[in-house]
This record gives sequence, C-alpha cells and structure tokens, in this order.
Amino acid sequence: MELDERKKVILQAVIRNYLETGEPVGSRTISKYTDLKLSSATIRNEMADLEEMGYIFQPHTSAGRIPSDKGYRFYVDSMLESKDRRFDEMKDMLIERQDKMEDLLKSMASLLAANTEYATMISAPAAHRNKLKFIQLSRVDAEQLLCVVVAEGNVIKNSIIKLERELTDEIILKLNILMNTCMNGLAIEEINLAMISRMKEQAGIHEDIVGSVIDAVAQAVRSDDDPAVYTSGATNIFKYPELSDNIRASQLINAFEDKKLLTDLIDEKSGDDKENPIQVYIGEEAPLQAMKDCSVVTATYRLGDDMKGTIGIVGPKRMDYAKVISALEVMQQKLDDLYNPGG
Amino acid sequence: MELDERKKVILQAVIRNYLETGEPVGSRTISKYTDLKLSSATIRNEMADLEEMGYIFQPHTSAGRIPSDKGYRFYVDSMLESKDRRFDEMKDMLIERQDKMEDLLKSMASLLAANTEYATMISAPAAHRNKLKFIQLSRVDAEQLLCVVVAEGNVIKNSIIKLERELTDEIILKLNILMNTCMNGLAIEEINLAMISRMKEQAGIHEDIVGSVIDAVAQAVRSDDDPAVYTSGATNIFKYPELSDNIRASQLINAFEDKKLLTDLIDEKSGDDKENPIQVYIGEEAPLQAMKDCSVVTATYRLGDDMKGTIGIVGPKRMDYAKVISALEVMQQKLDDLYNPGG
DNA sequence: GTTAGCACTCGCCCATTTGGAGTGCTAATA
DNA sequence: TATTAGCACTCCAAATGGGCGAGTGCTAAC
Repeated sequence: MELDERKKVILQAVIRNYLETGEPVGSRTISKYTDLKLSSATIRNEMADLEEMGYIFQPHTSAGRIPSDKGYRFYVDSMLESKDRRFDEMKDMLIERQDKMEDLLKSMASLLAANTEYATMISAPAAHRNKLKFIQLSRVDAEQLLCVVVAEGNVIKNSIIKLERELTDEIILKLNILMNTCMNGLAIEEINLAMISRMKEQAGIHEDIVGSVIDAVAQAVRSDDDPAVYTSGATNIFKYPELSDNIRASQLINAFEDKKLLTDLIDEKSGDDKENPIQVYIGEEAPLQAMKDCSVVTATYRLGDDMKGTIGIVGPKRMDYAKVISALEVMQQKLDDLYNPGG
Repeated sequence: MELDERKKVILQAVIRNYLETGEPVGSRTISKYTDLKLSSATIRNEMADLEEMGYIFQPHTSAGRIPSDKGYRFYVDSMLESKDRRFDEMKDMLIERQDKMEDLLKSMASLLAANTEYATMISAPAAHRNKLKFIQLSRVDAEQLLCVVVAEGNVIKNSIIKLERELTDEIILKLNILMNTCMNGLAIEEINLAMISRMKEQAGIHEDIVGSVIDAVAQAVRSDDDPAVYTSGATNIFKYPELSDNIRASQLINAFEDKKLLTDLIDEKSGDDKENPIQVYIGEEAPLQAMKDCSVVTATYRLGDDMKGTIGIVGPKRMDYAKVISALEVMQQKLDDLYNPGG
C-alpha cells in the first residue's frame, strides 16, 4: 500500500493532535480538525490503512489512535525536510559570556530546561583533539607540585603531583620552559613516545617529573575521570504522566544522575553526519535503555576547528519537536557566536 | 500523664517494629514482640495513653499505630543518649585518598548512598576561614592572565583575568612575588582594605591588576557561585513508597538538583553545637519544605582548625537511624584521619 | 491492675454495573 | 468507485456494593 498525499495529511493531523492533547485521537476529531471535508467514516478507513502500515496504533480496541515510533519518525523527518521551524521563539534568550566554559554550559543547560520544559544535558567540548595553550608547574610546598594545564577555549585543569624529593626553583623554572616549548600548541594525539623520551632526556635526572607531568596533562586533557556533562531540569519529566510512573521516572532520573553514562551516550552518538548535526532518536532508537519511552534530540556544536560537544534534550515521545529543534539550533548559533566572534 | 518505664518500653517496641515492617503495628504484635508478658488488651490501654500523649497515632480508625514525629524524636533522643550504635557496620569501608577534595567527597557521597540506601549530600569544606597557600599568576596570551589560587586542603580555584594592556614577563613575576609575600598564609577575612591599598601602592601603575587579582581571590575562595555540594543516590527515595508518589518525589529530586538550595540548608544548620556535631531533623523539623516527610541527619566534619563541611543523609522518617548515625560518625572519623594524619 | 470476650469500625479487595468514546462493517448514496 | 450514514459491538474507566480481616474500644470478670 502506498502513503498517498491524503494519508500523509491525515497522519500529520493525528500526530499533531496527539502532541497537543496527549490523548488517543479518534476519527471524528480528525474529521473536524482538518480542512479535508471528509466524514469520520472515511477517516476511519484511512486510519485503518495507516495502522496496517504501522504508522499508528490503538492502545486498545475501541480507542483512538496514537502514533507509533514509525509515525513519529515520519513526522520528524518531514519536519526536518521542510525546514518549517520556529526559530524565533528562543532567539533572544540572553546568554552572558562566562569566563569559564563550565559556567557557560551550566547556565545554557538550565536555560534550555526552563524554556523547553524537558530535561537537558550538555557535554563540555571534548578536548581530545584540543590544543594545549599553556602549562604551568609551581611548587605548592616541599612535597607537592601544582600542574595547571590550559587548553584551547580556556579549559583549565589542575592536578597535584607528589614529589619524592625537593626541587629548586631553578629546576621548576627549567621544567616549565621545557614543557611549554615542547608541548605548546600541540594536540594530545600529537604527543608521542619519541617526543616524551626526548623531553625526558633533556630533563636529565628529573625525567620522572616529566613522566608525572605528562600523566597529569593526559589526565587533565582526557575527560574520562571527570565526565563534564551538565544536566538540568531532570525533574521536568514528572510533568509527563507517561514518564512519571515509578519505574520509568526512577530509571530516567538515575540516568541523569550518572554523568558517566551520559557522557558515553552523548559522545558515541554525536556527529555521525557533519551536514546534519541535529539528530532525533525516537523511542527504541534512543541510545539508552532507560530512555526507551522518550525521544532524545541531540545537537553537535563546534568551537573552532577541533573542539566539539553535544547538547541533548530528553522528553516524552510527544515532545514539541519543532520547538526543541529550533531551540537547539539557536544554541548552536549562540555558542558559535560567543567563541568564534570573527567567524 | 507520665511516660513511665513500661510505656517507654512499649513505645520503643512500636517504633522498632514499625521501622522494620513499615506497617502500622497492632497491640497483639507488641504483646508477642516484647518480653513484658502482657496481654494485647493491656497493651491496647497503654497504646491509647501513648496516643493521647501524642507519641503515636492511627492512620485511620481500626488500624495499628505508627509513630508521630514526637515519637520518633523520643526514639532518636534515647538512642543518642544510650550511645547504642552499630559502629562496626561501615568501619571497613574503603576510601582512597584523592588528590582533589572534590573527588574524595564525590566518592564518599556515593559510598554512603550505596551503603545506606538513602540520598546523601556532602558540602565541601567552607573555605571562608581558609588560609591561602599559594597564588600564581601566569600569562595565557596577550589579553588574558590566569590566576590560580591554592588554599589549605588543596582546594584549587582558577580564574581568568582580562587585560587591557600587555604585561611583560618581568611585571608578572613581580606581581606574583608581591601577591604571595603579602597574602600567603592569610585567611580571606584577614585581607583588609589597608592591606589592599598597600599592595596597590607597591604595584604602582599596575594597581588595577592587583584589584582584579584580589577580586579573583575573593571569588575563588568564596564559594557562593560554585555551591560545591555533591549528592548521590537521590533515586534511592523511590525505594520508599511513602516518598515516591509523584509530588513528593518530584519535590525531593528537585531539591537535590538545586545545589544552591542544598548549600543554604546545609550551611545554615551545621554546627550549632560543637559537642554534638550530629543532628537529626524529623519530619516538620526538616530544614526544607520539600523534606517535610523525611528525616534528615547531618554531621559536621572538621579538617584542621578552620575548615568545616557537612554531610547529610535524607531518607524516610522510618530510616535506620542507628545505622545512619554510625555511618556518619565513621565518615567523620575517616575524613579526620585522611587530612590530619598527625592528630 | 490485668485479662478475656465481643461488638464495631474501617480500609482493602473483588466482582459487577454503567456510561461513553470509538471502532468496524454494511448498505445506501453521489 | 469513493464517500457517507447508521448501527452493533468492544473495551476502558469510573462508580457501586458486599465480604473479609485486622485491630480497636469497652465492659465485665478475675
């Protein structure tokens, strides 16, 4: 059977109506809702066809229809195609530029959550291809060396290195210069074994310190230990009855509490497609089992050439896709403006 | 009416039984539960008295009794008095010393949550009376100066200072020395206006930088903008039916999401009593409206002389107080051991 | 002061009923 | 041939009502 134009219109009408009301929609409703001038009986026939094709289904006999995952997929795809967005809604959200990435992302997450009424998460730009801007070693006290690493985008990481022996100021200064001249401007992948042994050679008897510093840099730049995902509005899910029963809510909130889980999800899925940085996952497509009754919309943002992160919004399947997608597009744009003022 | 010895025994029995089962407890149960050798009829009379006195009540006529807030209060107080704890349970929880306070507290929070099955929160030691260990200014690029502040307990804070003009290495070095000689070892309160103007004087034309640095130090050491409360196991509340209905759960989870709220709560209430660092808040006593159906147990811990923070556990009123209190005591001890190995 | 006995209350569970929304099918219509 | 009106049917959800059991309060006897 084919999905002809009229079926499409009816399907759209069913979905749109369901998004508004959250109730199964019946044939009579559609008959009045659309300007097709068809009786409910005709609609019923068409709806039976649509059900057979798998776009909609009945939660039980003699109830109205609700969209299946396939139905949502059709709806979202056709929306993405038609570029029928509501850009305006969020355009004048105010975002202050913050010194620290962290604060910026936190405030963006809570802004998005407040405006969409869904749960949001933002991953900090992955630094793994990120260039080192600056390394600073300084003595805190006799046994401890502070290592500060600044990467592009003012991502700052600290770590403390324990010393087995005391170092003179002079040696620390030397090490500083050595580290910076060797590693400045490099991405973490570019630091290879050859370079490390060359540096160790130059450091002479202090080669162990170089080892520690490189560990520290690696640890600082790698974000495994510090997932760096900011979430907001997890409690919004209680606004949607279909998600707020005990089991589902608990699993969802749990997922939001477990930043590590989120990082994996967000990293794995981001940016499969450079042309289409916005991805929509519906129901079972969702990357986490806990979210199988939700839809997840993610947007990959880029800062400069090498840094990218992901913004994700999690809500019920019957979320306002148009609003969410345009909100994400605005956010992408804002991030771009803030960090690439020249571009 | 007086709370004689027998009434106390019966009240204890009622409460203990309710803690175990979560069901209203009837007179027959108590008659068998205790070794008082009293018939259920007698118990009924006594329970009627206890109800009149406000220690217990019936959720509805012809149901067993459950403890009121006043009843719990009696139970907790007599437990605290008798020092009848179960220290052993958690004693050998393994806590690795972490370089960073943050990681340590996070892992402690999740450990506590996992072991108690309640929700936990830990506030980082308030740094407001904390001594500065070390300040480091370094140039990131032409327009930005990185200011790293290390305080006692290896609390590290960064901030970026925007520059209006370029500074030479020499000047930065000078400023570094100036800042460290002036402020090292000081608590933030000890930095007064006189000192600031003296420093500005010494900095000459660069007095504006000194101003910025002091702002940065203040901002770094003050923790207002970064509440620094770590939570774990918020989803544990779903394990307790009396807390997991939609409204309550949503309010509670919300409270746990809002770190700022938690900070206020935790700071306001901590350490009223130096002798009794462990406080129990039952039901309406709880410091947050969202927690009015919960009990909250807090413990104030001290690191060194000036730093203190709070650990809090939130659970249903019928929580295992003995276990929670001893767990908190163990945590206090561990923190003490880790950071004051000499004492 | 304690206990046995008994009537009573009330929440909970279950089966049954009722009403309404919505369907599928069929026959009539344009 | 496509559309529509009509009707019987299905099923959910909410309301109704009776039986069960746990537990109480009271009274009278010990």
